[in-house]
Amino acid sequence: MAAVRGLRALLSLHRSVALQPSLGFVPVQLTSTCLSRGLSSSDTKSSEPLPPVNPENESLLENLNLMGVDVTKARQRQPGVLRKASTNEQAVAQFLKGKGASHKVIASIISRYPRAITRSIGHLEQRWELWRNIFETDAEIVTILDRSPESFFRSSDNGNLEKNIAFLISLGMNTKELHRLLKTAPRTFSNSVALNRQMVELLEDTCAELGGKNPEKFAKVVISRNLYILIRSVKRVKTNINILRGSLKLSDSELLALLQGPGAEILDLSSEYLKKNFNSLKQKMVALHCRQADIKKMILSYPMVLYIGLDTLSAKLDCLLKGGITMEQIVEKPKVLDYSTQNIAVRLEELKKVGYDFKKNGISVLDTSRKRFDAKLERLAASIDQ
DNA sequence: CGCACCGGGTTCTGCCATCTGC
DNA sequence: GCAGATGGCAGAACCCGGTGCG
Repeated sequence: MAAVRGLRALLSLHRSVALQPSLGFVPVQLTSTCLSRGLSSSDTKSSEPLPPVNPENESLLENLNLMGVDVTKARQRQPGVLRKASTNEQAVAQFLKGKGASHKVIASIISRYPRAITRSIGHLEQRWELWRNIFETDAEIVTILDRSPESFFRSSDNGNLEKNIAFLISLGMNTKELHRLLKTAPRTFSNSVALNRQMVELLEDTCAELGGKNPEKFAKVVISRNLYILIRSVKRVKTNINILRGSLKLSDSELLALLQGPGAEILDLSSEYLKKNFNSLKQKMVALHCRQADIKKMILSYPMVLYIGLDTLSAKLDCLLKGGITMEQIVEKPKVLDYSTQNIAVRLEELKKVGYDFKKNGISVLDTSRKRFDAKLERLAASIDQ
């Protein structure tokens, strides 16, 4: 606390020395004021052209510099904030410091989202409390703010935040699920409730259209499986659902099962990307003599395959095929594609050394964690030694 | 014990466009 | 005409282990 006061005194002192030397005036307030602007306009020689309508607040700039804020970045992001006559940078910094944020983190937050310094302490305290209803500790919130300052600071509407939380709870989310959502996709909570509701309605309507019995539960399940859904546009999710339906020629019940199952994970993909990846997968599989049914089967059981870009997918498939695995086996166990090409290559090599027979034993061994794989390999090696 | 199934963790923010309200 | 609020976009996998069953 003493350090805070010291810093504050230093900032005030610096400001008064640097900017108002002749006045001998020491600002008492923590907020920056527009004294320099008022002075400079009266000091300006009348022959010079008039300054732009709103010049930057020099004393604010000094303050930010002293705080370690990247002013160039801040200017680039939100130039208007730097022109404001009155801001709360010191109080906001102090507030964040009180929550455990380091000097460096605070500077980084303000550099990336300057509007943060326009928030009042009352507003921040209230917003923090609302987040704290979901998070266990202040430190956890600080981590999110450091990661994504915009998520916390972009909206000044605490009432909307409250309504969002109530809305999500009304969908049947418990604290743990709310926590996961806010931690993973904090922007969700800055959306207007209306926007979040639109997405939920899209999901519910989709479920109902497909003959689902419980649209509310469906929406909740899809969101739980893909926490990024609510920060995507309704247009994108709608388009993706249609792409999946159309390109795979799915029946209503198949589509329903896909969406509330593993398919939820790819709903937030850019639609163009989804289309492109579907086409390249199809092309690749056709070239490998797969049937339409194989393509459908693979995507239904492992939609994440559509996340993989063309180059990565080709490399991965080629690596597996070269290692003696057949396309039929991959279609049966597409989850091996979850692992990196590098990882797959190493495992194939190691299995080759112990003479592993994929025809006899299948390829599931590739789809395990490093720990489990190593244990398995040891057992295999031991059985050879005997 | 060994395996298959399944879901979770990580990080997915930072920028631009558009409207709204003063 | 300004700044604030909010919507929307691009980007492009990999890995781990709990649990239940035979």
